[in-house]
Amino acid sequence: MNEIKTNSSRPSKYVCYKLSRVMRKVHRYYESSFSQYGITPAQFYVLSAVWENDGVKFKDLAKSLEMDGSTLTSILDRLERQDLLERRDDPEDRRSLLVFLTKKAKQSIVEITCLAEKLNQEIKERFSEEEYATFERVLEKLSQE
Amino acid sequence: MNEIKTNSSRPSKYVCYKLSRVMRKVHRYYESSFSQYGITPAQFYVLSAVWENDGVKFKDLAKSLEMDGSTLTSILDRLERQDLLERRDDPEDRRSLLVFLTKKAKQSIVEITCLAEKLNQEIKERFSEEEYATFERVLEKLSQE
DNA sequence: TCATAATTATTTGTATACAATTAATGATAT
DNA sequence: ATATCATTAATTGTATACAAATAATTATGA
Repeated sequence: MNEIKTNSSRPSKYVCYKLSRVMRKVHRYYESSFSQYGITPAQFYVLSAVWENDGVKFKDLAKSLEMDGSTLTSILDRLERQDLLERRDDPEDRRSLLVFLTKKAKQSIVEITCLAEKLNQEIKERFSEEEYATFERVLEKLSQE
Repeated sequence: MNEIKTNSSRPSKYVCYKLSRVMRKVHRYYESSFSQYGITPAQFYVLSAVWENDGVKFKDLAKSLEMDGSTLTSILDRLERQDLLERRDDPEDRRSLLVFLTKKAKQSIVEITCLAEKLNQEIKERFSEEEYATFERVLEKLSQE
């Protein structure tokens, strides 16, 4: 009695469900490693993108991360509170603002990036090159329209 | 000037970022279709799992959906408010509770499920069988430990 | 020029997600 | 029998995510 039909549970049939389950799993994996630096995966993506293009416009940052502006505003708030980045006025457009890494962020970003690459490598290594390439190709196609 | 290095933006190198981007995209796709029924994808997963096992225990439901208990509590609150499901006391254990679909939910769940399968099929059709099978295999492996 | 439209970032409200804590209840060991 | 431990669901607090509304600024057209 009280049998639990774990495997036939319907939601697991849908890509959307599968993706969200896997995403959360991988997210937690990254999260637990990043926590030693006091940041979350999403915060790392932002730091990483700003590092690549210091002084980037808010708007371009949101676009490059494919992130909603209001989400980015929240993340910038937290990173600014941690003294990891800084908003400055855009001298060319008073509506716009520019985002810079702080000295503190520049001191740890290389190390954090190494960690991120290590985590990534660990995941990659669990699959054959061909398998993983196909996986990434499907993801890429799904992220387009 | 002000070139935007969209493609070299670092975060896009990481599986975690890619997964979250694709997940959000697919999620929005499901979401826009489900909205006609006034439910979200996550709410659909719950309804779907309860439909498969009406009267399931809260604990087993959370486990089968691999969902944190506190997240499930919130979703049940909203579904109950919409009169789509019902919590009842478990006669065998006063700590536990059982979850049931309402008449209202039973009237629309088949139709919503058809929609979900259609959306799923549309995504599947964009790839070759072999490609998609590999994709699902990688997802499956990633969702395990 | 000046009213209107468009753009930019923020704010607000809702919905997951999850860790940590709590309250109620059940199980166990002595 | 009872003190202790374990389990269950809810609550609280934080962090994405995103739509809709807002305020400030810039662009446009008559």
